[in-house]
Amino acid sequence: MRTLVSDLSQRIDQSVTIDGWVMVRRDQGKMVFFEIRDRSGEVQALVLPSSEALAAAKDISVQSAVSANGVVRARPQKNVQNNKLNGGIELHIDSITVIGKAQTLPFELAAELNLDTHLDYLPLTLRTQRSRDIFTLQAAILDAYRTSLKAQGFREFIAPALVGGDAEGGAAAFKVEYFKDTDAFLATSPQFYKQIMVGPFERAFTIAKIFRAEKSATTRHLSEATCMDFEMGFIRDEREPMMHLEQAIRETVASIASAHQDIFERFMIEPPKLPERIPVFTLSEAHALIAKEFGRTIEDTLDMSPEDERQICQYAQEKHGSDFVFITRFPTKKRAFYTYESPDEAPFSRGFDLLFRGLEINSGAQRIHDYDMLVQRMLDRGLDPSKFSYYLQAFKYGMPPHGGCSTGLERFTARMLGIPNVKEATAFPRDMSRIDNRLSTDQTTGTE
RNA sequence: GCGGUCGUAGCUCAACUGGUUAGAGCACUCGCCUGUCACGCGAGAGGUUGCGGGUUCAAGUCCCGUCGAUCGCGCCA
Repeated sequence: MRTLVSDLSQRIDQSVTIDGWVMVRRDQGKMVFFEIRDRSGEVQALVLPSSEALAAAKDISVQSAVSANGVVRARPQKNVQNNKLNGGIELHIDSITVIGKAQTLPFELAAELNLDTHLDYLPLTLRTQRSRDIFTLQAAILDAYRTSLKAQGFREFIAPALVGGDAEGGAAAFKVEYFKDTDAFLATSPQFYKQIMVGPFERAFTIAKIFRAEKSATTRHLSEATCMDFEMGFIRDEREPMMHLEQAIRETVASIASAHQDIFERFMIEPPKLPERIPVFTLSEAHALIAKEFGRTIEDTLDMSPEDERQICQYAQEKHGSDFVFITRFPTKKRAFYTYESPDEAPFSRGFDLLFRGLEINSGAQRIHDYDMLVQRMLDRGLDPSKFSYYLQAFKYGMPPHGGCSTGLERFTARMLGIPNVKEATAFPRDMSRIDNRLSTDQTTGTE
């Protein structure tokens, strides 16, 4: 029967079988040392000179999947490694079997790789400690975010990825050839569907894939991304969804910071700082602060440039002890058509962005809930309301004031660990040129 | 889409103002090694310097084109 590596310390002097991958082999001639990893951790295993497994052990390539049995022993005192899991024990191998043989690796897994090499070899490079850490943390973020939203009264639903139109208007959509007499697209946002779900659930959320056919090559864009969206009814203004978002962020950060301290340590970064309240600046306040603090002239006063985002975050971090900052009161014309504008606040909208360590990770707003106002806004923007008749039903049949927002999972993960490019925080990233990762020199047919 | 930078061994990088036979570390192969944990030591193999053209007595190095990567801007979240 198989024993997990993390349970070995309770099986000292017992005979066990472990299954896992060979991460390291150190061949000493008459002795061979291995590091063997399974889902629970790693352990040093060794083949002693007297063992019959010695010949087999010399032939085992790194990354091979193996099954090893032997006796768990406490390490001699001088060989104890206090700084790692299982540093006080080791497995003395009696026999070892290769279950899945690994060919020679193109590089050592511990090596520092250029990003494109890393991405070309994902089936291999996702096995590194660094990648396992990133996606372990990402899974924990998803978990904690869900838990928080549910606790705040939100109910999860599944949004469609095939849609009949483009929710955002501005974003470029991937066209799908299939439906008779109509164009279809991959969703650029679950926006319409989460608004519709306010009807049945009042508070609804979804974790959805979104697809953008933007011709963008940056460290923060993907052709396929994951968003964590929520929408809630019966609000007074945009501060309510902001408050619930802040709560979700706060609980997510607290949860992952305590559960995965080791990952933050390996990335040499502190968990995010969150003061009592996340600071909130209007767009014009933010621009004034940037101009004053950084002595810079703001060229575009209608929106935040990447440089603006980095500097207001630096300011919030230094002066408010916050790695997060909200920006509100964007001009309505810079926001999506369904964004609410109160007559006494014109020309500013009730939209907001949440920035995290220099990057926008969330965008939200109070939405227009009045049918006539929504139709009028469409007309003002040159949109044809008849093409939105399906969506408009939600407003025709009684929609309360509502609002919500959307968090980019990959951006959130990347900023959490100080990863410069979101592609590294995406297990299988798609961008302008990357779909299924093809090797430039095809080795799939190669033999040893 | 625009601009910057870069393409040299499987990987990560060197090669001065153009100048012998393009080097190193790691990986790989062979030999040695009974306590390693980045194991160590010795030897070996591995290159059409992305591709095409040009300048020059001479090009990895300079110029033009092209393809690719990456970073920034724009767009966008």
